[in-house]
Amino acid sequence: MPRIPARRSRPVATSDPDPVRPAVAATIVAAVDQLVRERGWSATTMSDVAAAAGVSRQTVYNEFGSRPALVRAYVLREIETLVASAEEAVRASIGDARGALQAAFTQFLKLASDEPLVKVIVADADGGELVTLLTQLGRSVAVERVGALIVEVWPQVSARDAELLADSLARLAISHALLPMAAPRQIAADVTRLIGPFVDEIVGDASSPCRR
Amino acid sequence: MPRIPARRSRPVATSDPDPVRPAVAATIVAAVDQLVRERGWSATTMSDVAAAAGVSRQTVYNEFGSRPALVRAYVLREIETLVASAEEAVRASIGDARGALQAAFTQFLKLASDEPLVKVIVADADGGELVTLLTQLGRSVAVERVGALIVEVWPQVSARDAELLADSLARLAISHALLPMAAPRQIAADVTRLIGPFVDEIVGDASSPCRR
DNA sequence: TACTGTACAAGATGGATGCTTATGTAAAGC
DNA sequence: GCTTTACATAAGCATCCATCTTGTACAGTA
Repeated sequence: MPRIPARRSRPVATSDPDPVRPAVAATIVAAVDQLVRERGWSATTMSDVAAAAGVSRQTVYNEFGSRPALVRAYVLREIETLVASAEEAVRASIGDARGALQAAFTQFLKLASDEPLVKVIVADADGGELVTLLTQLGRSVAVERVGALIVEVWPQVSARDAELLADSLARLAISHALLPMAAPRQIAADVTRLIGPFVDEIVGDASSPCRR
Repeated sequence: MPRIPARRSRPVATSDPDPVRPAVAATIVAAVDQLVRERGWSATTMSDVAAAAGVSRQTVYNEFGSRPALVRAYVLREIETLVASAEEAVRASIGDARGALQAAFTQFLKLASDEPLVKVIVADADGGELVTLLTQLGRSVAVERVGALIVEVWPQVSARDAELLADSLARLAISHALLPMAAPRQIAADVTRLIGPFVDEIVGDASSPCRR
């Protein structure tokens, strides 16, 4: 992961958002990520974040308002990253619902096992504080994003089923990320075996017939 | 719930376990339950437990060895109670796999919502300390007990599928107990809708054919 | 306008101290 | 087998004080 260098002076006009220089908020959240990896969240102060981001402490407050709001934004970003990777895996295997499910789950769990948030929670450093945030935000993001993805890729699926699937996958994914009992690939295969029949049913996939 | 009266003296022979007088360990764990309901676990001392159980503090140590071992035994008892009620619901509906699943899940969630452990965790009183214990013990107990129940009631199910089903149900049950988004009956119906097709497949239930 | 730097009040945090309570073990007695 | 008493160690808790952190305000600057 590239370190974002701090730019203290702005040389040109402010009208357009310069893509080379990331938005301030993104820079700050990236700094949070770096510090959480190093020392965990409870040991990082707003001053640390500002210094690591190369901005003034004031700017951090202007952008996020408060410390809890800042972690929230950070946790949200991490969840979005994980969900985005899962989304990518799904889009890469349209037409194969079970394959999409398994690929997305594998990808999610692989990234999650390297995720500082997950590490810091299972290491019990900031366990109590962050686990609630992660599970609740993770669930709501999953229901929105994954739910929308499902109805987009498989329009024949009802909104209710999409929500049920998204919610359940989120719960299983978080549970397995926090208490893994096997390698990501194995877990994904198991979950696919479990949810596969339901997925086949709602997407009407004829390639996986009833075996009995 | 009946208060267990303390019996300080034993009038008769010690050779047979008197069913009227519960075993000391059970009495002590019952006292823990009472105290956890009143004040939570962190505010409960070993002296409190001994006094509430009507035994000496020493006996508590002789029975359980340490404070962590005592909560562990208590959490285990609570989980066993929940699992036992779910088991009962399953046995009451043999021949109807989906019905058994839904009934067991409903029963489990209903009891869980009244469970002092669950309440104390979501109220964040002893949240961080007990949630790990509960999830890990709950999962292992579920895999053993529910797994065994499945292969007993539906012998045609393979051991691997039974374990997968038990593990996944445990994860979903714990997730929904700790972060409920609907009433127990609704959640159970949703989970049944999700897992039903898989259950139909592994038990070979002809009453729920492939709909497509 | 967007950010920096400084300043500041209020609250959180971190030792240091001493006191109190809890934990865990041992021994003697019924 | 259980109770009682006793005890060492450790953990908790109140108090104080210094320090750090949070959150806000405002003047300065490019």
